[in-house]
Amino acid sequence: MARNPKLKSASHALVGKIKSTVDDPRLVERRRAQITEAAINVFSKIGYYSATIRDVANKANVSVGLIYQYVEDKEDLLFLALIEILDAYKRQIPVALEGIEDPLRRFCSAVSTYCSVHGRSVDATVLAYRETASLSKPRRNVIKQMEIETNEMLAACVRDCITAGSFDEDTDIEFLCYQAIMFSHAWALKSWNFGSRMTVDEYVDRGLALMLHGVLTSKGSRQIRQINESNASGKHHAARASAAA
Amino acid sequence: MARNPKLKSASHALVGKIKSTVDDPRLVERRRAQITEAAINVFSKIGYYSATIRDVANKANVSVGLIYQYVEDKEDLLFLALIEILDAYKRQIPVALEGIEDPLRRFCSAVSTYCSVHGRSVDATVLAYRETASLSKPRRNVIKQMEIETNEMLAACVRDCITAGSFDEDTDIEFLCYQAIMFSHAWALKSWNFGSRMTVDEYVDRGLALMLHGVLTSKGSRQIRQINESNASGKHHAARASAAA
Amino acid sequence: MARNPKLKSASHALVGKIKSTVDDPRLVERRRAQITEAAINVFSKIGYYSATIRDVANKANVSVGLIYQYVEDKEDLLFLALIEILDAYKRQIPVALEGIEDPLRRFCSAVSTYCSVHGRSVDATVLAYRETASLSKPRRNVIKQMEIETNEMLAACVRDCITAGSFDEDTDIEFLCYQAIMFSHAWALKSWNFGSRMTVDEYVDRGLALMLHGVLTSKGSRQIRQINESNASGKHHAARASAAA
Amino acid sequence: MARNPKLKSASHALVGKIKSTVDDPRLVERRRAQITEAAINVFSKIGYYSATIRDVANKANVSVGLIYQYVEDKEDLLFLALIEILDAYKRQIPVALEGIEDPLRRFCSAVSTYCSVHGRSVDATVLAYRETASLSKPRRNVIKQMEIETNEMLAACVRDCITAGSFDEDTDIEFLCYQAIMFSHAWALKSWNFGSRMTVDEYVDRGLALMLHGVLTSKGSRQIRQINESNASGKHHAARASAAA
DNA sequence: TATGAATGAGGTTTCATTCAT
DNA sequence: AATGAATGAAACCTCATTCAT
Repeated sequence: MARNPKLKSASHALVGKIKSTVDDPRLVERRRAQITEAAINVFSKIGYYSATIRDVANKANVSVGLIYQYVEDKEDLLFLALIEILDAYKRQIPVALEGIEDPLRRFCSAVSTYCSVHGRSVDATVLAYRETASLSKPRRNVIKQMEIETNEMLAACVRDCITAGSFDEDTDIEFLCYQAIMFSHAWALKSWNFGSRMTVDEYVDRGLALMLHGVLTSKGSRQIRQINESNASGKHHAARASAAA
Repeated sequence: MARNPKLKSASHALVGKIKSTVDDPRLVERRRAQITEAAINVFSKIGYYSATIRDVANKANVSVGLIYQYVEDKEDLLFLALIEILDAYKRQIPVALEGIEDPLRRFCSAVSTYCSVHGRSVDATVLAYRETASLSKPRRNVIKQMEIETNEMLAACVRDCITAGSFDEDTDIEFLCYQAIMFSHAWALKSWNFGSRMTVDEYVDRGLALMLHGVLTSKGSRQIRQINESNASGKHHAARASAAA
Repeated sequence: MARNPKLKSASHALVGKIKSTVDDPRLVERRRAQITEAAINVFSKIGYYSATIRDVANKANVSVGLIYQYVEDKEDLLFLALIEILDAYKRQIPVALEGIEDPLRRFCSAVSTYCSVHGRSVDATVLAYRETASLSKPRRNVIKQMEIETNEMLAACVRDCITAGSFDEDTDIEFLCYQAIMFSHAWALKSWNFGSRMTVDEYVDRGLALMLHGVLTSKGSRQIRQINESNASGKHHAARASAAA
Repeated sequence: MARNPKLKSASHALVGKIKSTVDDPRLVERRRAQITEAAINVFSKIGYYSATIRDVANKANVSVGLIYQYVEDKEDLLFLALIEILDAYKRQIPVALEGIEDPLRRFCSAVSTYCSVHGRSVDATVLAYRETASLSKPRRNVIKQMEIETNEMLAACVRDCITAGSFDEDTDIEFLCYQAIMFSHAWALKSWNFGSRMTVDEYVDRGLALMLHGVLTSKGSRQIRQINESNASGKHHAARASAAA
């Protein structure tokens, strides 16, 4: 039941469209990663428009000119940053689901990972939210498409839950997924409001409880109770896991 | 049971801190409204940073210089815009609740209004999301405070529902409110994804159904069924109402 | 036999295409003249590419920003400069011919003026020669067209000479005009080589002598001798005239 | 009566002043020729300032770094290009005069060659005109000196014509030479205007006719008629010759 | 000797802000 | 009070030049 994690190529193709004066593809990849990392950092902190190319260059410990050998535009920098952020989801969720067989647990894990990936770098997610609009239309569409693809990973979990009889047969899959995703985004967007009151894990637990009431079958409800119990006893492990992420 | 709508003064006090070279307070208010209107319009469309003062001046049919007689900064413009947007919520929700006695209906109406106010000008809400971070820290806090105050109107509805026995006694009020608000924001933020698939009303209905399952008492469940039935028969009215908004 | 000097409008129309953020047409005209003057000066001395906008701004005693309110591009500056240079010819030649009736004298005066206008600002002419190629193709064509129009003023003189029987009937008008114009450009282009050896007047006299041998009729030859004699006695006047130009 | 063609050394000495990090003189010469060729090509097409070192490197199929091992400056590249262009004249004219004994024919051939060399690469000549001013003063003087030396080859022809009694004894040699040279440059500079109306040969014929009227003795006039007649019958040969050039 | 990635000074351009009218 | 021309700091981006390999 393990899914194919070979999703890397999609964004690779997009990034490949950005022109570079440097030939060696290894170097291009390494430098771009270095620059993108810095860009995410800087943009997250002070915003895309406030950040200067020099800010990014300094953060990346390279010269301004170097950046322009791997990127055509300042907008390219934003594009690379957003792609990397969205890509992180696509890479992390399959990892989190690895080894988990039970569909309901898979769903819960996926939601939890969504929140945690956000939590790892709240600023980056907020960046994705704030600045997608600053892109050109075609690129904005690329980002939207990536979001949709990521969301599909969650939808697959939901479908499995229905097949397994844990969720109602007439569950509106898309709608449920969307609420789950918004729920996790909310953590990132408004962590200034919630962060002080609860941990991510508590946040996820409560959110799942709220959302699932509407879709759980009686069998599903029983399972959830078991899951919560085992989670409670395995808290140490969970804590460690989320810290490592 | 009508709440005090005299909240206007709060933002007024804040706006009052913005210096103007013009003395006549009537004129200041009128001009600021004119300029703010234009600012919301322009910022919503092309973003705060991309918009120039001249853009705003043109939209407002005034000169660039005039703006600087009612505002100190470009940031002031953003601040005024965001305050006006948030203020609209505070003004509209009490109006929507007027005359409704039943707490559960009040709650549903409030959520619906949240979404609809957004819907009236999706761009403006997105603006609030995107650009709050562009403010100076103290002003960002002011905006956050305003959000919290607005949310309190929803919290009051929830408390009434608990008192009336429609919601569980151990409902996490803040958490529920927050999810409801995120739910309505989601409509604005992602209407590009959902707008084509359903109307605001459908969106609200489904969302409430999902969220409330977790908190409704058996009494509450019965009420909801009644509400939905009466809504169904009163669709014309609802349609007209949302069209007028 | 006086020609219509109302040629100003042609270049005016072209200049009008350049966008300005300033509304008052009087001011635009005055500022553009001021800036163009400075641009000609600076570009002539150090070349279009070596000159910076700041150089031009300093020379014109205005700020850098001001220039960009009257001009879109650095290229606009070059365009304005070249148009002004070519326009000077169109303005000066009719003035020089004013009051002269005899066609042969008119022709000689025209050639002399060509050289003198150059002489007034050799650098400007060299600029026109060097930098026309730096313009975009459509603008390069505009400049070419202006040159052709200017040349036409000389061609008219030649035609009159033929009609009056001073030049051979089978004179190749275009070719003769072109050589005359090249001859005057040569003075500008290579004045570093000739300037030390003779005055403009001497240069023109010799050049005309050389060129006209091929086209003068016997009547024309007689006239030329008279002209040269009267010129010799009227040297003072001529000197003053060329100084005033 | 053949002149010494050993003029190569002059420019060689100049080029020798340009420092190179490479020792082997053979290699230096070969590489410089390769680079200069590319530079002429690129500069001619898009101008000295618009062209980048990388453009030249690409055209020459070498790396950017390699260029800087044979040249100190971008200006060196221009200098090399201009020297090569002027040198081509010095090399070609003696070749064209080879075997021609009659002084008047030699003069006509020389003028024709001037135009034709230009014609071979109009762009290169225009380059020489436009960009000489972009050089440092000492180097500009070097180029001027080279022009003067080249012109001297024409002057020698004129002197021979005078000695042979074909030209008036009081011919102003320098002035005539200069006009002849300007005449040939004109072809290059304004070929956009003339190129469509006549061939180089026609252009030269007409120009010589015009210029020589003023200096030909009666003997010279007779010779010219003969030359023109023989030219007319030898058109095939001439056509082939100009094609080969 | 040849390469091409890296540097950073400097140019063009924008636009928030001022101020004379 | 209202206008809009003028200012100039600061941003993006280019490209000649260097230098490690």
